[in-house]
Amino acid sequence: MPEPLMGKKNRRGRPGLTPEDHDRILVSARALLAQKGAGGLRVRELAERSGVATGSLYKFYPELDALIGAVNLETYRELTAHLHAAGALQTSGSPLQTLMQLARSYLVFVRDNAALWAVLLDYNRGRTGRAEAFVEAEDALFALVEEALSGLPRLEDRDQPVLARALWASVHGIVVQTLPNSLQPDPAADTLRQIEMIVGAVVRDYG
Amino acid sequence: MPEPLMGKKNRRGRPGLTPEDHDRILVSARALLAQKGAGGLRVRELAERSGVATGSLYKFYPELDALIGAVNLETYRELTAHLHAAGALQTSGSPLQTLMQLARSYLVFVRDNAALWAVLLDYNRGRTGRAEAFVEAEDALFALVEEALSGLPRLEDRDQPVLARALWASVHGIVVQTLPNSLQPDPAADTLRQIEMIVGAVVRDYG
DNA sequence: AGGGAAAATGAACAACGTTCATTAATTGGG
DNA sequence: CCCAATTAATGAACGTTGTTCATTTTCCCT
Repeated sequence: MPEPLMGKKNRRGRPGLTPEDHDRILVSARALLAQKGAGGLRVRELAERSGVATGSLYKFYPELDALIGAVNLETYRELTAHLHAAGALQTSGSPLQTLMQLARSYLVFVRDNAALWAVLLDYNRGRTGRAEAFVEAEDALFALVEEALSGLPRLEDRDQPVLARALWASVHGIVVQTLPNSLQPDPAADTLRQIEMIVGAVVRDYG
Repeated sequence: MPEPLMGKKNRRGRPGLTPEDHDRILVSARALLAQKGAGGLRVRELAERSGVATGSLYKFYPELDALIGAVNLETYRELTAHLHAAGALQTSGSPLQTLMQLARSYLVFVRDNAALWAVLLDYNRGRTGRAEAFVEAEDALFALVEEALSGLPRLEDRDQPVLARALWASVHGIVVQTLPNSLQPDPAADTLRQIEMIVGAVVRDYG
């Protein structure tokens, strides 16, 4: 029985690295970044842990920064998925409940992924371009906030995107205080209270 | 006329680097950081621009990171001075006016010192300790915001520090969107409007 | 089998922050 | 005055880094 020709392309030459190799590289990179931070990622250590040669890393990414960018994109996608799940559970609630649920989820995510989130924040600055996939994930996140705001009666439609951006930026500003060695570290751990104050004020102002 | 003995200590050995050398190093470092970012500071280039040998830099700072930290402290001090001047002009105004003036000054400062501010934000993370001078400047900044909030009638005293922290973190979160390649870049440049919405909501909620 | 093609490999490279033997500049004593 | 002692600036040397590329390995096709 002759095997079918279609679907399997017979390539010549040495077989390339497998998708499993690629996965192992990403997983190892993620682990190293979470453990040692962005400055602690060493090409040789990463290659050894991934079971490939150092030069092989450059088959998947043209430079180390691009690899970190890939890990960051993964991190950001996890956040959006995390928040989307939280938002889906709460669509029946009031705007305040929904917004607080989103903010709480963000806070939890940053607490659980503090090191990776710090890497993402620091890395993003200084890069020239941003991946289109990143922008997509960003838009999905803002859509969530805007939907939560859409229940506010005294909020005009044209103000909705601006307020969504402002409110999420505020939540972000409060949450990142909890990261180690942030600009204004939050000593009293009253982060949730702070979020409530801001979100509450906005909801009462427009509700 | 014999010159007075006091005040001049006769040291032995080769004369050390002058305070002017130290100043030139800081000024050059600041210029390089503002131009090329934190990752673009090269020890050899800095030494040449400062007119000293590369090894001499380590007389003032045990490592390059400490030098960047010194520049950042200077940057932060300039911000606090900038905000203090803005706050002093406005003590007679309403809480909303004062808070908006502070936020506006912060926005202007970040616009005018975008690169140095990005360096400061990125650098602060990942460091283990923070200088006591930094904490002082931080406290001075929060005192300004707290004072502005003290005019709100429905704000209880025990809530004042928390709200001050929350509100400034919010303003910060909105303002840093304007930095190049920030996490959620602000495309519409309606930053001031965003600040007004949040600060306004808070003031109306507690006023 | 064996030649040709394709890709993984890891030693070599340039550039980096940091160190340290060397050199230069100053003061006090003979 | 000069010389020994002393102090610190100097910049070549070092170890480590990310990146490259000649070499080696592994596969396909005849």
